[in-house]
Amino acid sequence: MKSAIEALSALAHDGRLNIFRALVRAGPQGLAAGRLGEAVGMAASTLSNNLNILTRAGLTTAVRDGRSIIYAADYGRMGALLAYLMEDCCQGSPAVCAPLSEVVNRAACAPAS
Amino acid sequence: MKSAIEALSALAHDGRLNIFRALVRAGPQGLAAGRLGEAVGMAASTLSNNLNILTRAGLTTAVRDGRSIIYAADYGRMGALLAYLMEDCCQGSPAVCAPLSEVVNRAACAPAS
DNA sequence: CCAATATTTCGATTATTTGTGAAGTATGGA
DNA sequence: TCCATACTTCACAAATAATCGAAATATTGG
Repeated sequence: MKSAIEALSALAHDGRLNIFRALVRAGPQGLAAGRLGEAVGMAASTLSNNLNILTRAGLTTAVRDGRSIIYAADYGRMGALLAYLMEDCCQGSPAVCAPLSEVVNRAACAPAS
Repeated sequence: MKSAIEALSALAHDGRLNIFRALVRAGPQGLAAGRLGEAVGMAASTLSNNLNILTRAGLTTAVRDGRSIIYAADYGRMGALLAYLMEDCCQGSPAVCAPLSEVVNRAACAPAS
């Protein structure tokens, strides 16, 4: 991963983690910026800034729909970030990924078998 | 996880991510601060600061051994952080954890079966 | 074209983070 | 006890990040 730092930085912020969570909750069809603002209680310009940071980090996508701009979480990028951290950390020591493994199995999100 | 933000912040820094990586490479027995400094090329006081940040975030541990202080990665905490992010993101959408699942299986770090 | 809506960009301010030399603390050995 | 070693803490300057109102931009409907 070229810039894990950028993605980590983007997530290492209470407001932005909330934004990301709200977008995950909203699902793949995403949420208009205005609605997001209501959901997370953030001034419009602050929200816009933070969405910009998340999007630059690759964690969210933005598409225009009429007057609104629809933001959505980029699930693949998030998965890639976690996978990167896992591989980067697991090397030589399976102890890191044991708890993760449990969660992955519980979440029933098996890869293409 | 009480403070995922704190852990994410700690990792969202080039120097600190390097430190953490070096400690993972060093394995469970850890590394003295001085050696770490050589490994990552960081001034003593800067290193100490960053180690403090990592330790406050729960990602590393420190124990004194004679004149040296031995730092080690806290694998469990790292795993918990990733697990938290995964659960927080996977909710309702398995798309996030699919790539992770692949890595977890490849790393052969199965949980207690 | 004009007004209304939805969002972004700008600019200024305040807060936080970073890096570092110098001074301080703890430990072990002569 | 005195000195050297191994780190940490302090103080502070420089760099970054966060916030928010006001002004700017894009889009739609009348």
